[in-house]
Amino acid sequence: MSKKPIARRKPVARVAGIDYLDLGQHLGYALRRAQVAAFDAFHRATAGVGITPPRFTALVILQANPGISQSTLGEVLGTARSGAMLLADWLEARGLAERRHRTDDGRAWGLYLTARGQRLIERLRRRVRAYDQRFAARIRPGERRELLRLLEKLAP
Amino acid sequence: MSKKPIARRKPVARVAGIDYLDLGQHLGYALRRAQVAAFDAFHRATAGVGITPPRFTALVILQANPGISQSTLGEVLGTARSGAMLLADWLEARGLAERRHRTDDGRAWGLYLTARGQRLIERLRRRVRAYDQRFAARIRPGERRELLRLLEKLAP
DNA sequence: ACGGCATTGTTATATAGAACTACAATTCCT
DNA sequence: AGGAATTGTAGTTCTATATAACAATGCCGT
Repeated sequence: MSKKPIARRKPVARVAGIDYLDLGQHLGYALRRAQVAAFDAFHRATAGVGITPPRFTALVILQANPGISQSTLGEVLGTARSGAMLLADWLEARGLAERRHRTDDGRAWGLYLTARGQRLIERLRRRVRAYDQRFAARIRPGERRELLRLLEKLAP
Repeated sequence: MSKKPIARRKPVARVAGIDYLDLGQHLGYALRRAQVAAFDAFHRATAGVGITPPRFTALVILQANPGISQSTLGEVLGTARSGAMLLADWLEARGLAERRHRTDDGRAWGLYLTARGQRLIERLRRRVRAYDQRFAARIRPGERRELLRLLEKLAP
C-alpha cells in the first residue's frame, strides 16, 4: 500500500554500566519508555501499510463516527486543524476516506470511510490488537487490566 | 535562561459525543495519552528554563556519569550520535556542560557538567520530582508503585 | 434583517527533532 | 604494520507539527 517505510523508533535499551539515578522513579520517564516500546510493537503490526498511530486512530474514529468534521477529528487527535487536514488529504489520496458536503453546514466537510477504508481498518484492528496483546505478554492479564485502569485515571 | 518557550503539548482531552470504540483498551493508545499528560506536567515544571525531557535526561545522566562519551549518551537517550552531538552543543553553549579531552581515547570527548550545570540540575530535579508527584496525585501511592513496576516490566 | 463575531477549511511558512551519509582522526585487532 | 571499527562532526533530508492569514459560511444579539 505505501511505498516508503515508516521511520521506526527503536526501543531504548538500558545501557550497561550507566547510572540512571532515580530516573526510573519518574512517571514521565517510565511512561515514555513504555510508550516507545509500544510504538515499536505497533510499527511491526502495521509494517508495509504506511500507517502511523495517528492515522490508525483517525481510521478508527472515522469508522465509529462517520461524517465527522475535520476540526473535530483534529480535536480528537490533539492536533491543530491544519494537521487534521493533511491527514484527511493523505487518507483521501489513498482512497481510504472521502469528503462529502454537509447539508446542515456549508463550511464543514463530512469525512467518511470508503469501502476500501472499511476493509483496511477492520484488518488493521485485528493485527494491532494481536500485537498489543503480544506486547502485553510481559505482564499477566490481570496486571494489564490494572495498568489500563491506572492509565485511564492519569489521563481521563 | 532560555529565550524561546518550549512548544507545549496540550493534554488530549476526550471529545464529548465521539465514539472511541475500543481505543482505550489498546495499551499503546493509553500509554500515549498518559505520556502526553506527563509531558505537560513536565513542561509546567520546567517552564522558562528551556529544558525538554531529553535535555533533562542528559543532565541527569551527565551528573551521575561524569566523563561519558557523546556516543554513549546518544545510546542512553535512544538517538543517533548526531543528535547527541547537537544536545552537547546546546548544553555547552549555555555553560551547563563542557567537553574535555580524554587521556585514554583520543577520539572521544568526555562530557562533564559545569558548576552551573550542577546547580541547574539539582534545582530541576526537585521541581520535576514535585511535579511528577502532583501529576501522580490522581492515583494513590500504592497504585503509583504498582504502575511503575508494570511499566518497568513492559520496558525493562 | 443586519452587522459583527466565530467557525471551518485551506494554504503557506516556520521550526524542531531526528535520521542518514560521508568524512577525518583515532583506536583496536590480528 | 595494516585493515576494520569507533568517535566526533558536518551536511542534508524528512517528517511532524504549530502558527498565521485568508475566504466562505454560519451564528447570534439587537
